[in-house]
Amino acid sequence: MGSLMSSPAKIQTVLPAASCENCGVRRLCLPVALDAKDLDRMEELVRARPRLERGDYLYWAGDAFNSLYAVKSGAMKTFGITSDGEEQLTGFFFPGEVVGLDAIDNGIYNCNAVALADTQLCEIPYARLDDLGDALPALPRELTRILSRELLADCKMLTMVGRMTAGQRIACFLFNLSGRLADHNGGEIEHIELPMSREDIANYLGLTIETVSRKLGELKKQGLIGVAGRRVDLLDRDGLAEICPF
Amino acid sequence: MGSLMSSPAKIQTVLPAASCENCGVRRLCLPVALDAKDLDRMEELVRARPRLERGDYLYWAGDAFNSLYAVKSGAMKTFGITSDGEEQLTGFFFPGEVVGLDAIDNGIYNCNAVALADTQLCEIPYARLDDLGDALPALPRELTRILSRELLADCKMLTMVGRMTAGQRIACFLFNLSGRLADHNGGEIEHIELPMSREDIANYLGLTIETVSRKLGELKKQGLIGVAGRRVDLLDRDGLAEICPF
DNA sequence: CGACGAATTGAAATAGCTCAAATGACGTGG
DNA sequence: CCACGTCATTTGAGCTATTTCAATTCGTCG
Repeated sequence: MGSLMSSPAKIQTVLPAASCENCGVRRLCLPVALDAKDLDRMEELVRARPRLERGDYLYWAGDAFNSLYAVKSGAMKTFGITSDGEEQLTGFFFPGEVVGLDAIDNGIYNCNAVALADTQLCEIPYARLDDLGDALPALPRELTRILSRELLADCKMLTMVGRMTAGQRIACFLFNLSGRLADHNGGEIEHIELPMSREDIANYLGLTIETVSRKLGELKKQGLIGVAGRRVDLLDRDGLAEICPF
Repeated sequence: MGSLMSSPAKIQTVLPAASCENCGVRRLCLPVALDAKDLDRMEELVRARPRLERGDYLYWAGDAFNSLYAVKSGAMKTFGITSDGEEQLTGFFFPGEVVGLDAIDNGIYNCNAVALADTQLCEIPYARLDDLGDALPALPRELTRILSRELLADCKMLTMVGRMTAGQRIACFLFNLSGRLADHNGGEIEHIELPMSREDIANYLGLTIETVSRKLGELKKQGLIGVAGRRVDLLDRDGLAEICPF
């Protein structure tokens, strides 16, 4: 197991430059409900914007929790390690999504967070977000919504991993991915450039890398998708939907 | 497959009588951070206290979301149904825990919620909780913590279902259960009275009922636990811990 | 071009599933 | 209080989807 280890994080702290107001993922992100005036206060808070390269760690499991991180561009993954050395990928995070939510309660990051590609993040110091929440109730309200959404997503993952066949998991995974990537790309998407390796996919879905490869191959042979390395084309959405039992 | 269908919910609405202040699960529940004065306002809000019998539905997947429900006594389960009729249990809920959190974002209950035993609940109308949150910031703060905790629990479930063997899942499950039941029973617990059937356990852990039965039998044969129907005794915690790789 | 990691493909092994039957627990009605 | 029916659980035996192990192929980067 374990080829995920990588060089230590080289976080370049970039002081506030880009603004939430003009951010490409604004309508997906935390300040979605804030008006112009309140946005300013949010921007004060979002101070550092570390930029990660593929393979860089944002944080390690066990680190003290200080900040949430919103993905501006790129992609992240989070994974835990069991005491017997098994890795379990617990999530992928794309632009507009927030990393670190599961650490709020116990004050410790419970997973490792690693960049899957060059990734820009907004650092949101949690203590300050919490304070600002007293003045701007829209903020905790939106945070609650985001948490709830994440919870629902996890339930779906549980169903996928607990009850579906390998083929179904792959189909659902591709569907879900295309939906999320479409969110911040305007409309529909038929072509996906996977930011994660087969190993990541396998690990996420509770499968082996070989099974992922084989099932992708089958879907390809059936003409439902096109696969070429990390490029995947959803050729027959309806056919895929038939496989994916959500 | 579906033997879970049951008679329609017969929710007996019991008007306020018990108070949060004297509630046995207060230190686990939402108002944990409120002082005496604020507790009053919380109690106004928690108006109805439905009582369910075993098998009663609290809500169905697809129902409009109006309230969260805190478990006072008894136990609940939530489960979703995929389009091909498979059921997936997504959670068990014990005293002090809150049901319905995954419905906040999209305003619809995404799962079915059913009582596993005679169960007393506190109904927390979400709109009013939201309003009250503006005045009492401790409330949304605690809600956030609860959501975050739930998120972390789901990550652990993912790891269990995705990467562990049947025996490991069972061991972890028993561990987790004993911990949660101990929470509101004072201290340690060596004896568990399972409120759920083997079918529920199997469904929760992504196994079949037969495998659950067999693995429980093995653990018993190894002297790690005692099993007699729904009574389980944790005879050798360390031995169990060795199996459970968290 | 050559080398190394990632991905695919193949063949054999297995954990857990499915199907089937036996046993046990429990409430009902005589 | 006992006999019976129902439903939950256990146990058994064979089966299968996925894993494991092993060997190629592909892709990328120095």
